[in-house]
Amino acid sequence: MATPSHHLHFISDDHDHQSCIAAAMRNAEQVCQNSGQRFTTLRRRVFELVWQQHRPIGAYEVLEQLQQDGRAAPPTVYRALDFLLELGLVHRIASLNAYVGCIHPHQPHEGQFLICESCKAYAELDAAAITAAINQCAADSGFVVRQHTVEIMGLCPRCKESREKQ
Amino acid sequence: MATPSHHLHFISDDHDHQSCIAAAMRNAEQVCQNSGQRFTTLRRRVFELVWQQHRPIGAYEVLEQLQQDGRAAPPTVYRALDFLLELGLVHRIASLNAYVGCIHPHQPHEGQFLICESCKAYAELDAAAITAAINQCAADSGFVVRQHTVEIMGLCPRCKESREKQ
DNA sequence: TTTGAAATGTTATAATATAACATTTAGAAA
DNA sequence: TTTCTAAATGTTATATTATAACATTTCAAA
Repeated sequence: MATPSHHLHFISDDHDHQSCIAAAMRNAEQVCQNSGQRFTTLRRRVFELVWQQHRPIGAYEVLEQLQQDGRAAPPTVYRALDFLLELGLVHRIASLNAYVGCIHPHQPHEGQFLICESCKAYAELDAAAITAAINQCAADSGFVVRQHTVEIMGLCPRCKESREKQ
Repeated sequence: MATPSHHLHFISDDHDHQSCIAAAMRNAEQVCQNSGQRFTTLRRRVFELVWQQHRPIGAYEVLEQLQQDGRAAPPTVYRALDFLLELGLVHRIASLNAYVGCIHPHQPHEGQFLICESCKAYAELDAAAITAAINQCAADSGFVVRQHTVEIMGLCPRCKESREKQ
């Protein structure tokens, strides 16, 4: 069974997002250092912009933000995102063509994502139960899993609650 | 536990793809009839083109094929695909921006997909074990699932075997 | 047979992503 | 310190995927 830490869950009212970002930044710094990669100003800025939202953000949205600091073109954003994806510092949500900050402080990995269709908040899981089920079912078909994409759309606890009140 | 029928699995050497398509076509006919929708020549043709491949196919690939019969433009393809998606006769693979024929002869539903990175073949699952794991993990986070995307990339049995022989 | 809603055609453009080559920069080597 | 080189970034153009908006056709119900 997965034992989810508070990091895996949706943002609550008392969430301090600034320190949340700061922590993510420190961690990213560490990850880059460990892998001998440079966490340049640009990469740092893109990482920050993705984290800022705490919801999936499109590459061109990031670009718009970047352009407020000066000129920038799509390859700039995509290169930074590719770098961050490579190190597992952000993830891509295929069904939304969007990017999210990775919430795990570890090695590159693939997660599973819960995405609220109402408020767009997301949570990242790394649920052993889901991975196991997928691996088992694949194995039953003689299939070798290399990578999986799991994107779960629905309602987060807060939005669910506010719907019920109506 | 899911009890997979042969339809859910990868194509084998003795697979008769023409009769496979024909069966899918008859089924689609039935589905349209039951839902009071028209299975027009165009829709039938697009459905056939998607099935023909037995691998994920892009909208613009479908378009190219269509254009061999005469003039055609993107909206024509996308409208037909949207129609087929709506009825659950094809599925979209978000991580590939591509479409596959649906292998289930039933109601609209969401499946899980195994996709071979080597030969591009796919298999569709509707595995209760995966769905249950997803629902359970979501529920643990207080999340209500409306829809899930599960796309599993790796090696199909045949490609796995041929790799091992090397 | 008319007629109106559904389907398709047509043109233009939006949104997402990458190719190709030029320039800059940061850090290792001399 | 200076030089040099690989990595990073800038820049321009374009590929790929998808949709908006409006015109025309078709087909089945009245």
